Amino acid sequence: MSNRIDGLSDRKKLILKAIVEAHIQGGEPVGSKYITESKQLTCSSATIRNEMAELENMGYLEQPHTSAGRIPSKQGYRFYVDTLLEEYAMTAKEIAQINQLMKIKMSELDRILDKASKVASSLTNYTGFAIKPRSRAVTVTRFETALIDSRSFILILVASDGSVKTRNILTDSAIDLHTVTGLSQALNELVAGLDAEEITLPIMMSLENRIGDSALANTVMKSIYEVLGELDGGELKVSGLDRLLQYPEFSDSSDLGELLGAFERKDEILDLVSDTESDRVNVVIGSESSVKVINNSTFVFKPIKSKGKTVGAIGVIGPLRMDYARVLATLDNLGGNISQLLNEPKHTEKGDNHDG
Amino acid sequence: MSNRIDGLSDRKKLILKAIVEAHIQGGEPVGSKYITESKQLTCSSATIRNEMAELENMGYLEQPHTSAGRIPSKQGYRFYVDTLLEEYAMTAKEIAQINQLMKIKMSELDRILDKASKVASSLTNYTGFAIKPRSRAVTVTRFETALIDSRSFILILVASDGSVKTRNILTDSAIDLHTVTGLSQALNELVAGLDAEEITLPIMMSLENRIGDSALANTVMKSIYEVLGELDGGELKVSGLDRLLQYPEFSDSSDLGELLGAFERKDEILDLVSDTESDRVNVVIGSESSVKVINNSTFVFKPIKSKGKTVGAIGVIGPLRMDYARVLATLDNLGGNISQLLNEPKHTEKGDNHDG
DNA sequence: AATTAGCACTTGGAACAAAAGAGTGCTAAT
DNA sequence: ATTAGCACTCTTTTGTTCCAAGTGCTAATT
Repeated sequence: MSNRIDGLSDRKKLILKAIVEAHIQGGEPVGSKYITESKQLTCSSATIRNEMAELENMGYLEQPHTSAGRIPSKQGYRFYVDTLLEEYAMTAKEIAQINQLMKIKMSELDRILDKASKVASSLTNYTGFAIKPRSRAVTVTRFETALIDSRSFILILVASDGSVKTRNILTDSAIDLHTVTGLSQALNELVAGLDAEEITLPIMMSLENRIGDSALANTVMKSIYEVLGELDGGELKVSGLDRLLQYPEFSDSSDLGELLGAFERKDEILDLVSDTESDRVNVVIGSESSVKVINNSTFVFKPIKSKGKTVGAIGVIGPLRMDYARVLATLDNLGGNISQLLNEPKHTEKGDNHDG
Repeated sequence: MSNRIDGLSDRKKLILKAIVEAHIQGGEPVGSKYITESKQLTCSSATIRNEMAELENMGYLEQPHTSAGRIPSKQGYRFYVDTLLEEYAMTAKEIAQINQLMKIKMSELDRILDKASKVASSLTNYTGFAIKPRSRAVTVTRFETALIDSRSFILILVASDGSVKTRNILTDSAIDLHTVTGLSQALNELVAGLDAEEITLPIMMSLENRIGDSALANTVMKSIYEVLGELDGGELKVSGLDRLLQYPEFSDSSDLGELLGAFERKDEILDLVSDTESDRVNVVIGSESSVKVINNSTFVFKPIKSKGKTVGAIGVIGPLRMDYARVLATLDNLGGNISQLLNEPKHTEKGDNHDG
C-alpha cells in the first residue's frame, strides 16, 4: 500500500506532519487524541497511538516522559523539512517589506547584508544574521592614497569582492603628495592582485627600493597584511537577539548561553556557513553538523551569490520548533532578491538613487 | 560621636560596607549573624540587627521578606560607590593585559574602541561596550575620489574626528578621472567643513553648476547626507554578552530581554552616555537615570577624551551587585591609557609600527 | 489483517500540609 | 548603649495525595 519509497506510509507521514505542525504551533507535546480531533485523519486515537509508537521506534518522535504526548525528534524535523513541508505563500505585506528593502539600491555588500539581516529578523520574528564567509580568494585589486597632512595619509584598498577598506597611516618623516602618489603607483604595480601568500620577500624588497623609504614601506605592508586578514576572515552581524527570549526553549538555561557565546566567537558559525555548498536555503537542525554549539536550535540560511560565487549569506536562528515553512519562504525570497540585485546590470535604470 | 557629615555613624558605614561586599561576593541576602562572624565588628548580632533596621529605614538596605537577611538598595550601592569604596589594587597580570592592548598603536578610534571593549569585558568578566557618542559637531573636512571604472568610483570622506568613510558610487553616465578629480575639488571647496544644516540649496546649486552633471551631483549629495548621519549617530559595540548569563540575576526573566533589546536599539544607551559630562568613571545604578531600560543592572563607563573633547567611552554592564572596586579601577586605568594614547605626540618614537 | 473500544498503568503537576531553617524584632537584663 | 534570649514570621523543603493526560495492551470488531 501507498508510497513507501522513503520508508513511511502515507498515513505515517500525515501523522508526523500533523504532530510537527501542532508542536510548532503550540510548543506542547502532542497526544493521539489531539490528532484525531484535528480531523485530518479519519481513524481512531488507538490507531494513531500504534502509529506513533512505530514512528517513535523509527526515530522520528520522542516522548518527554511516559504519560506525555510526543514531540518531533531532530530526525523528525529533518524529515518534515525535507519531505513534508508545504510551500508557504507569503503575504502581500511580507512581500512589500522585502521589496522595500530592495529599493535601497546599495552597492556595498556589507551594508546590504547588515540591512538584510534586520529584515530577516523582523519578518520571521527569529534572530537574524548576515555573514560574509571566509574566502582565501579575496585580494586587493587596487590601491589609492589621499594625503591628509605632512605626517599622515589615508591608504585606500579596493578588494576584489568590491569592498573598500581604509587605513590611516602615520609616518615618521614628512611626506608630500608626490610621495603618496608614488606609493600608490608602486603598490598598484607590485602588490595589487596578490594574495597573502604571494607577497614574498623579493616583492617587498622591490617596493622598498621603489619608494626609497623602508620605514614607510614597512608600515604600509603591515596595514596591507591586516586588511588581507580582515577580508579573509568572515564577518558576522546579528540582529534581533532579544527575540530569542520569547521562546520558552531559550527562556532560561545554558542553551541561550551557548548561542550567545557562539555569536561572540563567530568562528563556529562562520565555519558552518562557509562549509556548505548548496545554493538553496540550508536548514541545520540541532547538532546535525559537526558544530557542537547549536545543539538545541535551528540555523536556516540562504547563500548570497554574485557572479556565480558565494559572497555572503543571510539567515535566522531559532528554536527547533521553528516555523520552517515561513522561514524558508522568507529567506528564499529575500536571498534571491539580494543575489539578483547584485547581479543585475547596474546602469540600466533612470537616474535615481543608485547608491547608498 | 564620630563622623556624621553624611548622616551615617562610622559603625553604620562599616556595617553597610560589610553587607554590600558580602552580598557582592555571595549574591545572597546577608544576615546579622554573618556580619558578626566576619569579625569586622566587635558587637553582637543584636546590635547589628538594630543598626540594620535603622539602615533599612534610611533607605540603604532592603529586605526581600521578613525572615531573610538584607540586601543593599540602589541607594545603598550608590553610597557604597561614592563613599565606602576602597581603592582596588590591580594585579600585575591585569596591568600587563592593558599594556598589551596599548601596544597596538592604532590611530583609528573605532578600532581602538572595539578592541578596548573586548579587553574591558575580559578583564572584568562583565559585558563590555564601547561607544562613540552622538555629536552634531562632526563634519566632513575633506573629500577624495578614486576612479574604479567608467561607471563607478569611490568617494572618500575624511571627518573632523579623524574617521574615514567611503562610498561606492555608481554613475548613470560614463565618467573619467577628470570628472572625479573635478568632483572632489568642487566638494572640497564648496561642502567641506559644513554640517548638515549648513548645506543649503544654493550650495547644492553651485555644486551642480560646477560639475555640470546634475544626476551625479544628486547621487553624491545623497551619500554625503548619509555619511553625515552616520558620523552624527553614535556607534555601540558590545562584547562578552554571554557573560551576563553567569549571573543569576540575568539567568532568566525579562531583565535580560530588556538589556538585549537596549543593545539592539542602541539609542537609550547612547543617550545615557552622551548626556554625562564627568570625565571620571561614571556609575549608573539601576534606573537612577531617566533611562528606563536598565532597571536591574549597573552601567559603568569611562569617557575617552581626545584634545579635550569626549570622543568615545568604554564601559561594562552587569548586575547591581557588581564588583565595583575592580571595575572602577580597570575602566579608569584602561580609559586613561586610551585617552593618553590618543593625545600623545604621535611621531616621537622610533620607526616601528605606527599604525594598525 | 487492520482497526478500534476499553481499560489498566505510568507519570508529572497541582494542591495541600507539615516541618525545618533562617533571620528578625522586641523585651528584659546587663 | 549593648546584648542575650525568645517568640514570631516567612520561605523553603519535603512528603502526601489526587488528578489529568496519555500511553500500551488486550480483546472485540470489521
